[in-house]
Amino acid sequence: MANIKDIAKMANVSITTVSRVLNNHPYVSLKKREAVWQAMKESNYQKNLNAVHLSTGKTHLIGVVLPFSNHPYFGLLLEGIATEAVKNNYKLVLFQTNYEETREVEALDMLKHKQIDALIVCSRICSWSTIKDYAGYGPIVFCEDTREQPFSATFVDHYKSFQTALHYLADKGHKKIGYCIGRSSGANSTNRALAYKDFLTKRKLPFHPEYIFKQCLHLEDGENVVSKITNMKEPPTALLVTSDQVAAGIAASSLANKISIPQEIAIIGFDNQPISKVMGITTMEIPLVEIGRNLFSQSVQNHISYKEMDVTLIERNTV
Amino acid sequence: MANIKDIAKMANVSITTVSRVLNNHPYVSLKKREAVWQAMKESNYQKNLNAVHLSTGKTHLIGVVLPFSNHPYFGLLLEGIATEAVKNNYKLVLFQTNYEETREVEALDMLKHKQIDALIVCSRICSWSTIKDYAGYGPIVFCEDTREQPFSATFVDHYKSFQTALHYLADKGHKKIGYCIGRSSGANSTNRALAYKDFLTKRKLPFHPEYIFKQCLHLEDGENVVSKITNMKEPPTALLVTSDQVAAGIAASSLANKISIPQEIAIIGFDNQPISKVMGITTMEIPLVEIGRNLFSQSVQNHISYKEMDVTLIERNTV
DNA sequence: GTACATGATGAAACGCGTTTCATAACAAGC
DNA sequence: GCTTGTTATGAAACGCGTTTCATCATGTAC
Repeated sequence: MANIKDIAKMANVSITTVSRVLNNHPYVSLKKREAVWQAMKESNYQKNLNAVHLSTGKTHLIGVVLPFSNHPYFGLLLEGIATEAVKNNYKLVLFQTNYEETREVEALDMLKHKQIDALIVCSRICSWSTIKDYAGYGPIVFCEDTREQPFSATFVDHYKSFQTALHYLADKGHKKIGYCIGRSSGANSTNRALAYKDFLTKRKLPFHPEYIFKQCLHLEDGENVVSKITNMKEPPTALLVTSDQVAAGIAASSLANKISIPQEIAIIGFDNQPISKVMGITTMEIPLVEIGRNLFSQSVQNHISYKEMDVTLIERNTV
Repeated sequence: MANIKDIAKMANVSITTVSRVLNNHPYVSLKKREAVWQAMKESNYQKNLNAVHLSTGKTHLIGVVLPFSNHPYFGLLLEGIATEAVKNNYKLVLFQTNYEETREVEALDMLKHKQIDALIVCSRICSWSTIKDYAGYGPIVFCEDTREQPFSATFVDHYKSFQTALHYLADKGHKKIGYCIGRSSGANSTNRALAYKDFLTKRKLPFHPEYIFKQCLHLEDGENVVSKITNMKEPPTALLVTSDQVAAGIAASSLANKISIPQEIAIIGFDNQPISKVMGITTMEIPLVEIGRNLFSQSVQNHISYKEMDVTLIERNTV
């Protein structure tokens, strides 16, 4: 395989000149330029990108950390990131963590080792103190409120949006409101739990721990929620479901179990995923694609910025 | 930032010895080994992976070409690929093509330029003649029957599985059977079209071009199908739907339009995605995760292999 | 005591493109 | 005629880890 040196020899010019031709630098005479082109064609020359990366210290690769790549929530986020990446001629390196901290550290290490130029963390597991060790090796951006941290982020006010939804349900007359959440740790979940607690206090409603359904991440988890509810003496009359996927699962399972929505139980999903539209589920729209795009933009910037996105209630037929 | 040379100087050993310590080569005395460790700790040494890549000619990066990353079909495939990649200490570079040929060529170019060690094409657009130009730069594996091509693949017999499903419906008494397909070009779609034609001929059934619904890729497309069907004088009584997503969309839309399934229209989905289980949709299970795993394995092998996977009919409540 | 395997270590070549700096030629400006 | 700016070109340094090859010390074998 020919390298830049071979081309230089063949075209009877210096390596520098070949490099100039490769990178469209203006100061090369047409004559030499053509000689180089000729040599490249003859030898089927291919740039070795690894040499470029070593030399420039950049790879045009952005890491994306997410727990599951086949979950619609992250799918939408990824779509936004990918769209913007394509536009800016960057490629994405996927780090599927399955919520294992090791995987996240691996991604951070790749930033340190210069295999990626920046890192987008869609769902964080590592502590801030761990992550701070990696500041300085390149931008790291997050999908949660980091205004107390020296890292860029695009996020949504989960406290506010949760409250909005809760009060909306309360205003419709619901007094027994529960919610479904994914992983119970994590910044976003903590905010939501707090919003729930504050809501109950404000409305002077009792706290039922059994109204909180944890581990609700996937479509199938909805089934579980419904089976739990059917076995309750005093089931909730409304449910805030932090993923449209789970909300859809609940809707489907309710149908199968002849539980009518919203008469027997009202539900509000989150994200406004396609499935919520198709199944007519009321939902809190989180502009995930837009968030993804913005995350990408932040990842290729050198300064820190914080961007909050709005959440919109979309009324359909499940409340 | 310290490099291997600095470490060598600090520890008073040669660069080679440092490299040996870095790569756990046995022939280093404990004394020197510790001196190197000490130096690495003191200077917070970090390997520059780009230098490693340049030197070794490998990146431990595998490219994955797919049209949409947020589609459950590709999500499952990706999950399988990612699982195996993690195990083997490889990372994935995502190429979301949106079915644009340029994007696929970009991925192939990255293989040529050694930024990735191999390429997994989940859905091909380029012609074989284009792709053949890239053979030799590294393994390229596919998700379709390539037994006539010098490229590895893990695939499913779409002709056979389509026929199985069609005859199953015919055996249940259906005479007006249609099908929904994603993009109409593409090897898999062609096979399915052929299976359909052969089926009609064999069963001596008439061909209704309007029973073929194209552009059925996403959940939302199901709505479209239902609205078309409701406007037909002589609608099909059964539908083969090449994606559970679309099948779910059809089921949801039918429910909204008070069309009963399977009484008025029977449907069989494909893939056995979670949604088909939740909604009780009869489906042809394609072991996507398993296929993904195998694709990965093939991508890190040096020989060409072909692996066919079985498709299984899963009977639920929509036929 | 000679022969051969094994452990330990380092110099140097290798992979390869980018970029800085120096130099030279030539045109334009005063 | 001299300064200054622009075009054109190449040598050399730079980014940095891996690997081959040569060398030398020990230990084991017969």
